[in-house]
Amino acid sequence: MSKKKPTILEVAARAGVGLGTVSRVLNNHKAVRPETRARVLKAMEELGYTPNPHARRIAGGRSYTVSVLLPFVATEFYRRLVEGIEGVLLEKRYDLALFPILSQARLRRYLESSTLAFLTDGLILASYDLSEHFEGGRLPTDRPVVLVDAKNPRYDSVYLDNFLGGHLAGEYLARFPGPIFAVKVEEEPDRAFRHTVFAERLAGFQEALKEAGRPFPEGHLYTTRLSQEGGRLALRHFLERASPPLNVFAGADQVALGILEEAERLGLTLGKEVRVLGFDGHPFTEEVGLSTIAQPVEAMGARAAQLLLERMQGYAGPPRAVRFEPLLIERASTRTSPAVPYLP
Amino acid sequence: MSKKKPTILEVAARAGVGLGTVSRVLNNHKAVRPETRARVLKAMEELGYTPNPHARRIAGGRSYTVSVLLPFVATEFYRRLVEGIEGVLLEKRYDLALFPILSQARLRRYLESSTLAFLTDGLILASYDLSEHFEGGRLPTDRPVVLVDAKNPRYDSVYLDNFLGGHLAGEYLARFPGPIFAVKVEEEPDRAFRHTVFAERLAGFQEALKEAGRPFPEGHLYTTRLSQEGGRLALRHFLERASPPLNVFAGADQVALGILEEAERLGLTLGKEVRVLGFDGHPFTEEVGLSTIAQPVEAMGARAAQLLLERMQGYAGPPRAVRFEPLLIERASTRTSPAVPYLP
DNA sequence: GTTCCTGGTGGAAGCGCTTCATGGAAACTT
DNA sequence: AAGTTTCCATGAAGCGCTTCCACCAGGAAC
Repeated sequence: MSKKKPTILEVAARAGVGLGTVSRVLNNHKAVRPETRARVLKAMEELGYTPNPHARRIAGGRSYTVSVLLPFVATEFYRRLVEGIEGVLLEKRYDLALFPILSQARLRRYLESSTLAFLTDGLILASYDLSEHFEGGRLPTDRPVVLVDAKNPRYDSVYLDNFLGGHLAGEYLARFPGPIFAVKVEEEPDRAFRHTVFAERLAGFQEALKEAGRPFPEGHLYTTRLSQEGGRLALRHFLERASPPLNVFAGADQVALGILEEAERLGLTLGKEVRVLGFDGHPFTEEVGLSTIAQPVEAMGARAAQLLLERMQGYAGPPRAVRFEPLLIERASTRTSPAVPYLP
Repeated sequence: MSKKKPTILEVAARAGVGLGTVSRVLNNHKAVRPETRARVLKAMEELGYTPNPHARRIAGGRSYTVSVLLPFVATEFYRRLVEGIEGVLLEKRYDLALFPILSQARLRRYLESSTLAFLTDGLILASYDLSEHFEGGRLPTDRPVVLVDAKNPRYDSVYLDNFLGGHLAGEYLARFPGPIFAVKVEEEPDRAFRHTVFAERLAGFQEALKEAGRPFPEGHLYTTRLSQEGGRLALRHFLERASPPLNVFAGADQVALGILEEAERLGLTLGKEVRVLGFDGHPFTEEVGLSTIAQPVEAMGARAAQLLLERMQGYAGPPRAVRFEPLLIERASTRTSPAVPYLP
């Protein structure tokens, strides 16, 4: 299929320059005349040249490869996150390697494994609570690390203010008549990563209700795993305790979807008899008209990539924590009439 | 954290041999006296030496790294598959890199990306139907490729005989009184991989019923996505059409679990009023006493790794297709009394 | 005893790249 | 006009490894 890959020498020959010049073009060195650079780029194009990252690494430079470690959980969230990361990195001609964390043991092996340890210029770790699993909350690697969807005092972190998100949700639902309910999403057992995010959301939510003077008895909280099914069960549970109208903070869009479906099945009017507010801002929320607390996932990924780029370029300041704010998106699931927009 | 990694020269110096000898030890060359080899290994141990795969690659040899491409679907199946692959590969001192296929576009990018294209000695592709997505069913790579949980005439493949599995299921359930139902699991939309496996299972199932002379009207088939929820809905659907005893082939353990739960909720006796048969052999089936058609997933992974090793060592015969057979495991969900084992 | 292997070993060459002295030519000085 | 600086460009050295040729013992064959 693919022939022998062309090397820097062939490019140099074709462009009529020395190999040093080609290398400088590759590395964006300043001292190259624009027309020479153009000639070299043209030669690379014509030959279908791709730099060999291992040779680059060996030669003591960078490999222009970044690893992203992410939980082996197939959700839209990670898809969007990678999208955001990639957008920034591709532009800088970086290559991306994704590593699903199937287990705790595997993460450790990755970090020690030659592939990752030798090749990668830097790494992004998603949704992973280091402090729990690594001594001193420090990864056994000497490459720069950026965390996303997690916080850690030792590394640059990009995270969503989940407490604020919950607070927004509480504030918003407190404006409606009828009792208020909430779903607490449980952590998956035996996962290699943590998810305190749900607890944070709930804490913010409860805080807001307290501020608004709205009661939130214990029976109004239903705990379940992250699933549509959980939403269905939750709504049934709530309806045993109160009759419509009800206001429900679902904690996650997926759960909210279950509630939506169950409400429909039971013939309850959405936005009136049952008001549902999700969390995450999944693409499907728009389709089904689900109000939600949206996370700017792509932006978070992009920011993480930027922080990493800076580190890889030598920035050595103290760890930075970048906080993102969620955004309330109001849709039909909490609104009887589309003509009355919510104004905070 | 990690100091400068020791190189082959330091190992050579410490062992009091030449660098050529160290290399020969690394590559299992025959021509090294056992005691010399031992001395070298000891030196490597003491220095904490790890060979640099990029240097190996550059030097024209292998990198001793294999890539496994797998759908971004967090299931026990892939966990076990990787386990099986890894078992074989680690033994041969190979390193593993996992690449989740988040999307069709990303798979393509992987194959072209320098990381995978340059580093990897060979690759294993799981649950992916090449013919649909690549021209001529051929991957744009010159490295050896082995498919697992998929078939393709161009590459070595390791697969389960899903038709046979379905047939076993049909044969088995046909022995019981009461009408027979089945769940057909739908493919996920917009996934980068195919799953004809469910269709194959069902085909085998129907064939077996026909052979046994048992009717299977259209209304006895319920189609749903792969989820517990789907199982719940399926059972309700079936109960609208017939009263117990019922026999249900769930098509997948996850669906079967939903059926189990719903049956319990409805107060139906398992193994008597409702008999449920799953497919896959998930670990949880043992806990909950679910009968199932088990796949030897680890063995399949291991076999795939072996085939790949052979290819990487130069074997150039025609593509081989290794078929695995599923195994019926009988448990409480299809058995009233534990004292009466099923003898085929 | 001489020749020819053979198993065991050492080290130079070279993989594709970056980096670094080095140098030529043009652009500024005074 | 000659000296100085700047800008480009060159190719050797070296990254950590594999491979290959060269070499040396000792044993087998003559």
